[in-house]
This record gives sequence, C-alpha cells and structure tokens, in this order.
Amino acid sequence: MGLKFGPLSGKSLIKGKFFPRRRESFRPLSSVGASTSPNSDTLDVSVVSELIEKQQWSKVKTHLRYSNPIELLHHLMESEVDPELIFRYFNWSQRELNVSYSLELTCRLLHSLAHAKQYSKIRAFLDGFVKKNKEHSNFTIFHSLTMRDNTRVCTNSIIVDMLVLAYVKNSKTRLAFEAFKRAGDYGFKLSVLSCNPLLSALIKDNEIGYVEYLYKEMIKRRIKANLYTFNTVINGLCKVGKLNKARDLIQDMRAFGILPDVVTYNTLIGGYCKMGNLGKMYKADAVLKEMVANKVCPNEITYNILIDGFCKDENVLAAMKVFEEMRQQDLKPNVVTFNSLINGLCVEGKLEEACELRDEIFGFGLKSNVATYNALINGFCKKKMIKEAIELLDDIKKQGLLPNVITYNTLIDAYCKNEMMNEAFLLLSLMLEKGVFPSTSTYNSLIGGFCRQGNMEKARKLLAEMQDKCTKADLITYNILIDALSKKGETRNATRILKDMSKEGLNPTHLTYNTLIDGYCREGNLRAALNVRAQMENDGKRANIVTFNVLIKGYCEKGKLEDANRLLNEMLEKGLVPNRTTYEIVREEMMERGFVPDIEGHLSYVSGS
DNA sequence: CGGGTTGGAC
Repeated sequence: MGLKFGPLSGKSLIKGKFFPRRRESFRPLSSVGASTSPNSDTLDVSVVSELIEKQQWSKVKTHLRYSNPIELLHHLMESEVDPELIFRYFNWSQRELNVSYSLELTCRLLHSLAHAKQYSKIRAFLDGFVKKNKEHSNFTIFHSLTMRDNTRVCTNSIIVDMLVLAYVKNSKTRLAFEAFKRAGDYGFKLSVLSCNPLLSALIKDNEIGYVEYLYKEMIKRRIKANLYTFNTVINGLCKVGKLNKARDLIQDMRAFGILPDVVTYNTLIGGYCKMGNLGKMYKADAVLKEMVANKVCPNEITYNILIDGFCKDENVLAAMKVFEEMRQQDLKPNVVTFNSLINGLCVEGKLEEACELRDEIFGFGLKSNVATYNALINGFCKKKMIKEAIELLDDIKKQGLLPNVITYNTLIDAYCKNEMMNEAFLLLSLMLEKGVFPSTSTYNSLIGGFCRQGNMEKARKLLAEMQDKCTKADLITYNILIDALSKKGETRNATRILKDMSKEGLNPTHLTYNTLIDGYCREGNLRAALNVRAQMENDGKRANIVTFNVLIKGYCEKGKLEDANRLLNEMLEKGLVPNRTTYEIVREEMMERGFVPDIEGHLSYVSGS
C-alpha cells in the first residue's frame, strides 16, 4: 500500500500557515527516545503511535510542528498502526486542536475500526456524531462510505447498522427510518439488530404505518426477522387496534419457523383487553386458551393483563376469579396486580374495598407504590370527594413515596372538572415547586377547565404557554378546543384549530370531525357540516354512527325531515346500526312532528334492546 | 459485532 497522499513534507494541506516549520530554530524540551528527535521532515509513525498509546499528548503536539493533524491522520492510516490508537488520536485532535476531518476520512477510519472489530468504538463515535451532526445528510454519509472501493459492502453494512442504531438512541427516528430506506438503494444489508430497535422507536412515535412498511421491507430484503421482530410488530399492530393483522402475523412467524412465545401471546391478549368494545374479554380469553393449547405457559404478566382487562371492563368479580386462578397456578401477584384490582374497585365506586385491598398488600410481602395511591386518588376524585383525595396526598408522603405527575394531574383534573380553577392552579405551582414537570395531560385538564367556563381566551393562552414550554399539544388538546369553540358557536375558530392540528402533524379522528360537524349543525349551517363530512371522508374516515346522528339531528332541527329520512336510509345502507341516540332523535324530532321515517321497522328493535 | 418484545395510575 503506497502513500496515497505523498510525502508529508510536500503536500501539507495547511501549507505551514498554522503549523509553521521552524526546523532550525526549534528543539523539543523532552523526547521519548533518541529517534523522536525531530531532525528530519519525515515523521516516524511508530514513535507517534507509541506516544498516542502512552497518551503523551503534549509530545504528540510537538510532532505536529512538522506536519498538520490531517496529514498525520492520513499517515497513521496508511501505516499499520492499530486503528484503536488512530481513533484515540482522531478524538484527541478533534477535541483539543479543533480539527475537523472530512467525512470521507472519517469513514475510512470507521472502516478500519470495523475491520479490527472495534465495534464499541464505532458505536461511541456514531453516537457523538449523530448528536451534533447538522451538516451531513444520510445521502452524503452513504456516499462517503462507498467512496473507496477497497471496502466491503459487509463492513459498510455494519457501520450503517450502527448509524441507524445511533439515530434511534438519540431519538432521531425520522433520520433512522430514512437511513433504513436509503440503505437498500446502496446495497447495504441491515440486520435485525438495527431494525428491531427502529421498529420499537416507530411504535413509540405512533408511526404504525412505517412499522408495517419496515416489516414488509425486511422480508423483501431478506433481513432475517426473529422472535423479537415479530413480537414488536405485533405490539405495534395491537396498539392501534389492528388485532386481525396481529393474529395474521402469528401465522407469518410460524411460516418463518419461529414459534410464538409468552410475550407474543401476552401482547395479543393485552391488545384485546385494551379495546373498548363489548365482549373483548371473551376474545382475550380465547387467545389465552389458544396459548395454553400451544403449550405456552401463562406467566405473572399474562394474569396481570387479564386482571387489568376485566377491571377496565368494570368486572372486578371476574378479575378476582382470575386472581384466584393465578394463585392456584402458584404465580405470585405483584404490586401491579393489586393496583389493577384497586383501580377496578375504584372505578366501580367501591372505595372502602379498594382501601382495604391496599392494606392487604403488605401481607403479601409487597409494598404499595405511588400508582396504588394514584388509583385511590382517582377513585375519590370521580366521586367528587376531592378533600379525601387531597388527604391521600399526605399519605403518599407518610409512606415515604413521592407524588408524580400523574398524582398531580389526577387532582388538577378533578379541580378543573369541578370548576375550581384557583385550586387547580395552586396545585400546578405546588408540583412545579416540587420539581414535577407538567405534562400535556396537565395542560389538557386546565385548558378543559377554562373551556368549561367558556373562557376561551385563557384556554388559548394556556395552549400558547404549553407550546412555549415545549409540551406538545396532542389530539386531546385540540379536540377539547374544537369542542368548546363549536359549542360556543365559534365554528370558524374551531375550523382554524382543525387546520392548526393538521399543521402540527396530528391526524384528526372521527371524534374531531364529528365535534365540528355538530358545531355547524347547531348553528344551522348544514352546508358547512356536510363539507366537514366530505373532508373527513377524504381523510379516509367514513362517517360513523355519531356522524349520522349529529347530521340527522341537524336536519330535523331545521325542519328538513325528508333530508333527515334520506340520511337515515343512507346510514342503514352503509351497514350502520342505529343506536339509542338515533332512536331518540327519530322519536323526538321526527315522529312527534307526525313524520314516519322509512326505518320505523328498525326502531322497535333498537328501542327494545 | 451489537440491540431488542409483554403488565398498573391522569
């Protein structure tokens, strides 16, 4: 391997301007050995590398009088110097001499590190690199990686793998995803080791569309998916309620020779438990049976998921049965188990039983935690027993526990819902005093409180304040504002908010659109209401039962009963089943005015159910 | 070569 960059004396990149060569007048004060005496303009690489190894940086510095740092790096790389030592010099010179190396040179160093299997060094470098990197796009990075033909695609792939991982670790998921996409064009073959964390990050960001894309792309590129990959993707699908797709994936994994494990089934059971619909626990139970049939043994987490599911279904009795079964299986309940049960009792309003259960935790060799108290506080708040809830705040401290953001949010929300805004703000200052940072939920409660009072000015002010503090407004924030404005008759402003949220990259839901449609209907502006419906369907969201109810009511109130009847028929054609609200509208708004709608036949069914 | 999946409270 020849010196590509020529003898150092001839091709100084900085032309001696900043590192003037004063061969005659300069003598080092000390040196490692006789040969280190800089008496020629040829640099002895072995000497410099020895200095680097001993971390004698001031001496390395003296050698830089005869060459510049970039040349020295070139020189070290052309010699057989240990890449780890070169890397040390690279870091030191960047830090202490403020040298900035070209991307190409940096990539060459990464290659030699990869070749020497110094992977942790590459990871450390890339971590720092993505933290501060503002000037290099994935495109330029990939370009630099492939510049030299003496490198292997496989070495590059490892580096790109680690780059993706570094992006993910530094919460730059968008860049990680972009790198993944581009990697395919460059022929880099990524591995599960970066794909799996990327999948998890995308799920955390609610980017399920990208999760599905990534999964399909992995199969296409023959990146070997493993059990974690499947479990992660299944988790993503469950999070957005795509349970059928999640189940299909279990078939996919079998086709790949990977068998579902306890995590797979727990995830799927959890997915069913989190659904809001009726009979969800029946489906969750079916998965449990399937799991056992496939010889996968339920663990503590399986039972906790089921117990929580039944509790959320307001069926503490069933939850208690599962709890008993759990103990029969010799599985130990933990504090999560109890918290779920306590929460279930609280939701059913059984506060005494909930408190009793809290007292039993200790007997199981367990200690209650802040979540235990949060569940209780929530129970008292929902019964409007705010004084008792506040007293629990003292109990938390007595137990040596610390209230967290959820504790404060629960109480602030209770104050806001009971029009006690002053108390709510007192708690806000208390939490700030204690160093607990308000979350989006905190602001949502406060904004909701002002909206309830019809004080839109203060609500908007809070929205601005939260954005100032980098607390992101979420879907709920916008829904609250749109709802309040619609109900106040400020539909124009509500529409403006809808536009704002889209600008923020938040997708309006059925609820968002329906709220706005309701606002226009209340104003009697049916044309605008229909426009919003069209916009919603454009957005891929089909009118649901609420949409129709709101519109039908709007038409009835304008006396346009024929049009209301037409909507009723359309609703049935679309396979939507009228609910109680539909029935009430038809009875109160249509039949009392002597109008008999076509769907009369359906009504007896609805009213009877 | 390295990383990673499931459970509780607003």
